[in-house]
Amino acid sequence: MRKPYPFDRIEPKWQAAWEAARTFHVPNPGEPGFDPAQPKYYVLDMFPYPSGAGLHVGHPIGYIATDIIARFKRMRGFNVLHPMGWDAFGLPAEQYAIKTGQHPAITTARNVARFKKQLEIIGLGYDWQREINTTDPGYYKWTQWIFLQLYNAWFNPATNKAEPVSTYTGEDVDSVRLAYVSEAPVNWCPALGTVLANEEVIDGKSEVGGHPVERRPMRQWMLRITAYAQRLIDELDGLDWPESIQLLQRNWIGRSEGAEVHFPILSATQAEGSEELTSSGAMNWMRIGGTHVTVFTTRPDTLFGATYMVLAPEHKLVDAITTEEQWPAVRDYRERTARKSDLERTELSKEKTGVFTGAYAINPVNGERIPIWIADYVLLGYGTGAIMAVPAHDERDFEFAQKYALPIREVVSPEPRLSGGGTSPCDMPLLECFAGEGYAVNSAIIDGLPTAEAKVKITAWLEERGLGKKTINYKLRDWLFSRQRYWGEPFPIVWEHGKHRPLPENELPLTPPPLDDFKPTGTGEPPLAKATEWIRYSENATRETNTMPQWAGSCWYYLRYCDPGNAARFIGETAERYWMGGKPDVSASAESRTAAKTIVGSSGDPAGMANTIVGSSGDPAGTAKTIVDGPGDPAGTANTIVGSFADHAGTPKTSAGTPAEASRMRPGGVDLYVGGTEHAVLHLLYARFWHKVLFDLGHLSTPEPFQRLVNQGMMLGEDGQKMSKSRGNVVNPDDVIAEYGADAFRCYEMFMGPLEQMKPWSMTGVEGVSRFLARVWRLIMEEKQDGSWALSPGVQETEPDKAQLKVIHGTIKKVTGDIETLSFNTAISAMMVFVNAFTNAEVKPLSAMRTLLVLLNPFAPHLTEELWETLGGTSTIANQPWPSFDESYLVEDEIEIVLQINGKLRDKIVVRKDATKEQVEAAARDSAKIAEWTAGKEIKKVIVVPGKLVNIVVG
RNA sequence: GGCGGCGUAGUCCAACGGCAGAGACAGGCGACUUAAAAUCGCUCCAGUAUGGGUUCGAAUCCCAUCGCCGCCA
Repeated sequence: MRKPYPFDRIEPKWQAAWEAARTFHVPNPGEPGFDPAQPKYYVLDMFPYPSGAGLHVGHPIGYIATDIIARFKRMRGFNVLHPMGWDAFGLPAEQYAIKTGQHPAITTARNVARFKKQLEIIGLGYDWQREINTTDPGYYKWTQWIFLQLYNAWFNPATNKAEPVSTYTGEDVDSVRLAYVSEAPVNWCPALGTVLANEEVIDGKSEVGGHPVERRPMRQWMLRITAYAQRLIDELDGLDWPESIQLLQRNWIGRSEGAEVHFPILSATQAEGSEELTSSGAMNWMRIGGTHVTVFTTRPDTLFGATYMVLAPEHKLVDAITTEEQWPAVRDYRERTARKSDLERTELSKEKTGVFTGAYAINPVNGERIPIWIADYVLLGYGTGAIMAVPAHDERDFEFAQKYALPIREVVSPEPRLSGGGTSPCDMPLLECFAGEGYAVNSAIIDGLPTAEAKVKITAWLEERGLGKKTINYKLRDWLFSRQRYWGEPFPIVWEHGKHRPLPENELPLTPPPLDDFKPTGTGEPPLAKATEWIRYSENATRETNTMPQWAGSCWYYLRYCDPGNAARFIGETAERYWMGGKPDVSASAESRTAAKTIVGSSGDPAGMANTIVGSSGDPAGTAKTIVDGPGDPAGTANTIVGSFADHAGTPKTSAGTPAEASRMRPGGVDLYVGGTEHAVLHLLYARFWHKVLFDLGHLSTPEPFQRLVNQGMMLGEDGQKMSKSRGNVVNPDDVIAEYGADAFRCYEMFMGPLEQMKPWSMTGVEGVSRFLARVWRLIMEEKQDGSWALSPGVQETEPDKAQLKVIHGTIKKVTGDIETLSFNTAISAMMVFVNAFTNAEVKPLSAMRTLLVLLNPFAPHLTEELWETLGGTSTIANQPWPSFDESYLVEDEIEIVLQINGKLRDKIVVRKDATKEQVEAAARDSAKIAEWTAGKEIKKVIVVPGKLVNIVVG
């Protein structure tokens, strides 16, 4: 096929030129060529796993978006950090190794090369001097080092931050370490031969491969992320993340406020004798240390309605309390439960099942004797593994009580009213479950109180008597951090006499042993156990044989990019403070730096950790004032953020066209982070957790890793279905680029629609964008008889006329604003308008063409480089300054005003742009059509919107 | 079941609460051509999922319903 313009020649040419000139390399502070006068901008893509399948057209959307931003920011005078690397440890490579016997390092290297090539032909301007790979010993040395930081730290609740274990005064340090060993039941996947984190188990199956997963107790390394639950919620506040992602994280952490309540348990004989205990009896019971079950409830106000109790079938106490008569039924039920997954157990649609244990507990608020059941709808992992059942006010308890004829007592009423409710077993199906809030009834001490007050009062009452206390519960579990794999980071830990201890730092990196057989042992013993020599650390000590999960390397990669070659530290302090600096974002462009200087701030804190920003002269709205930390707090414990943040979308613009972003505190270091929603919870939560630990321990200067997060939407196949091999609708970028060129590919991906939105691929759509680029080409080039291209004689050094100036400056304004808000589709549309406006002009002013090329450069870098060179540009266009616009070219002397009657368009008039309200209204009344519409009617009101419209309300 | 997001021409998508159209695809017509492709020009096409509400004025804000998508159960 004949090419509309010679992209096949110019694209490789410029890719080679950028590589040779290291155009997109950015030096670090202190290195030659570093310009300290320029502000930094760190724009990051989510870390790719280089799979054997290569890229499909959905993957690069985010990469193209960040590339446009990176190129744009460079032209705006920023030092732009825009790196790429490889999250190369992981299961697929290992399983391929098992199948083929080829070492995963070999296949990984091959996949990385393929991925890199695919990214290069898209023309992405990465700083490849900073390329990193998690499987590189120079990299995972520091992953292991960070693990040791976690191992050697504990979370001090008093200071609300991590501290070295040396500050821990308790007896057993091992019980508080942020990295600890646990024997708890884990998700064991026999097919994969490894344990999985809760997050890696979907619907009872492994996320990778969809294999069945079972619960099995094993010794595992855990990370104490739960210690950070509250901070992980609170510190989302200062971030520019989509509301929906923040919500996902909050829901995942799952904070709920409620109370722990202790229920004394009677043995079978005790239960015989005592029909009812009093609540003071329960107090005594607790005081003398009698057996009891603790439950967590978010509704302590319903305690009087707790008519029975349910334990998870695996609950430790079940063995102790079950009566002889009930034992066979209980044992049988437990066996059946063990075969079910958590999902099967909790699914609401399924019928509830359970068995009575024969034992009774005492409801501490009224001394009532209530039966204890076991049921699989109660999970050991949530809360305390036991619940108080309030059938009148909880759907699941209600269902259960109906099935087993247990008493249902109403204790909350939607309307305030006098007491009066049932205590008898449920044989009245008309009773409805009410789970909402209301007013307490049948609840003695809290009768009549609205739910919120009832909760407070009953909790205080329990607390006074030692029967319970206010508690905050989190759904978040500690992070299962070990895997029985070969292709992962070995733990820097050795075992001696059953005790673990860390390797000294100077023994890092700990490299995995060479191994020929990567197969799981099948026993749960990791593959590393086969390396008998390697395991042997000393006479008495052996190495830990588990490896770290894939998440480990991706938890801190964004830090390593800042200083990838540093052999002495995981990230150099200067580089960290520059690239990850949480300074206020006062300068959206280099031009506005002068304005930025007028902002009062900079505490002069040498550690660069505390900033106090007071107001900002560059903030037209005058609303954004943020205060963070105090200078006397170098470790940054007081990282609460006070004040409001300026709306990002509402960035005001000065007449010179340089956005003066409001002064704002930025707790996060990466300025823009783009990736898919699939990492909304796990990766982003884990990375934030590690970052906070490193921050607390004084290794980092900001409390959060990612300031602004954007999720790109999924790319669907041409059939509107999810792209997948099995559907056969996968489009390969290499093919698209071969046919239409990388620039067309880039522009099309951005032109399809908003970045965040899901959208279907369309080949004809690529063609349309390709036509647009060809029009740009022919604006400047002319085809000769022999088919070669030469500079068009239409391009001349003349001044654009007034109409052209309006187009030029309007386009600069639109494109600049749209790139800032990532509205790339409308930016391209604006440039199409520009091109259409000049296509038929006999003379194309050189300056206008140059402006267009600069605006288009971030989108279509190869085409614009080539044309820039043809137009006599000396240096690469990538180094050109971004054009500014002059608002005065955009205003018209006369403007059209819309005339409405009752909000409906009836006429249009033209008035001078500086016409007063009165003049506009008078002109409107002069309109013949308006006179017609208002004839004989009463004019009730006239709304005049200056420069826009006049609306006349008639009755 | 709960939470969140999205429903605008045949299609992808625009539209500070103010004339529903920036742009593109597809379609139609014309110019160029022996013809076609390419190119250039012109053009058709929706009253914004549905029903209420707020407002001088609603695609936009609020409520409900339906449909699709995501997350959690």
